[in-house]
Parts: sequence; structure tokens; C-alpha cells
Amino acid sequence: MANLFLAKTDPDTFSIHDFELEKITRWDGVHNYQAINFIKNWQIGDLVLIYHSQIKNPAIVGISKVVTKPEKDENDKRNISWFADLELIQALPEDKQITLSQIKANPDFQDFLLIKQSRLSVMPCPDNFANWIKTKLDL
DNA sequence: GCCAACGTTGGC
DNA sequence: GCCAACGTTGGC
Repeated sequence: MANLFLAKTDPDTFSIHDFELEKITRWDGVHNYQAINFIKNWQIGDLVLIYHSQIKNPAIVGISKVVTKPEKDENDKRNISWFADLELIQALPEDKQITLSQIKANPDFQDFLLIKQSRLSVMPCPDNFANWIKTKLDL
């Protein structure tokens, strides 16, 4: 059973539309220990929700999957970073995007790190959220 | 653009 | 090892 994660990106830097063009992208440049530890735990086949941050209505805008084993980034200055390659499964049409405010409004999802730790950029999704979104998006 | 929250760095 | 100063992220 594949695990479900969420990864943030500022669309000014790398957007879901960029991802649609590239189809496979290297998820690197993560410098926070906690986020890096979650990347280390990625397994091939795990699903990663793509989230647009730093915008007016932050939201989950796409679904991808892990296609390579996580590797240490030898070019990282502090020598702590890891990366893996993600393949886009689907960019969500606007009416299927899931906004931060929707997630915040649901009392079942209050233990989601997306809410509890707003600066974290890579995180696992809690089981109840994973089940909810898998039903909603037919994953 | 502002600011809260949090992580990192470096002096002591 | 503590903590002040500083840097970064991301929501609003």
C-alpha cells in the first residue's frame, strides 16, 4: 500500500504547469532536517500531493508518484539534503483542487502537519486525510 | 508587504 | 550549552 505525502512548491519557482511540461522532476533543494527526513522515507510508488504555497489561496493542485529511490545530494553545501524524482500523475482541474482553507475548516484534519506546522515543506498525510482524498480523487 | 513561527548561527 | 541575533518560510 503506497504512502501518501504532501510537498510544497512556490509556483513562481516551480508550478504544476512546469511539472506538466517536464512530466518527471527532481524534488531537490529541501534544506530543513525534518522535511529531508520525510524525503528519505519515500519509497518508489508512494504518492506525493503537489501543493502551491506562497499564493493567495494555497491549494493541492496535483498528484505525483515517487519513481526513484531517494539519494543524498552531494552538491548540497551543508551536505544534508536528499532528493528523489517525481512523476506527475495528474494536474487537478480547478474544481478538484483542495484549498488550505477547506482542510483547515475540517475538524477531522487538525492533526495534519500542513496546519500544525505551516513552514514545513514536505510531510506525510495522516491516514484519515489520505483516505478522504483517495476517495475524493479516485486514487 | 507584513509578521508569526521557527530554524540556524555564533559569541560567550 | 545557552541564548541573542539573524535568516527563512509561508499565511494572510
